[in-house]
Amino acid sequence: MAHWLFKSEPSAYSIDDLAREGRTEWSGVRNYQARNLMKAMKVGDQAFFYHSNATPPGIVGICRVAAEAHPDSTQFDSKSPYHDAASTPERPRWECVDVAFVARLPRIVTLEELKARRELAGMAVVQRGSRLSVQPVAAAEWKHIVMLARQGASNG
DNA sequence: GCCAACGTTGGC
DNA sequence: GCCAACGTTGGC
Repeated sequence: MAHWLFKSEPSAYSIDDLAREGRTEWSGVRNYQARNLMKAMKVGDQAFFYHSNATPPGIVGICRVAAEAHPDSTQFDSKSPYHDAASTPERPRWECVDVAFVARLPRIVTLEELKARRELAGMAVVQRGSRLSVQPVAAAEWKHIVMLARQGASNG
């Protein structure tokens, strides 16, 4: 089972929003690399929920893929900020998965902590300048972060 | 609010 | 196909 990370600005859509709604279409992604990663997701895959542009930025929860990639409904909506005039229902350009809430982490694991961990140095989210909003997470990275969240803040 | 890094667009 | 200009992301 693969693991992933979804970024969201909490002012736009937070872990609390997902907890309340239970499930949502991860619409609005307009980056080909992120789209391709979503197309590779399988139902049941688990993902971290990351708050970007937050104070502090970091991983706050876990969600799971509830539906495989399907055309992103917002691309056809002329009133949506994510409308794409070049996309048609016959030839949709953008796809997205549905995600469901699983849990909040016991505590936020901040970007600062992620950066401080040698074991996590390969993660896209800690790369300077990485703007990819959907990212793969290696199994070892997943375990490490879950452990960090459980054991509390650490300087090691 | 600033600005570096990045992806996309479009002129040529 | 190149690359400058532009818009966006996201940490700080």
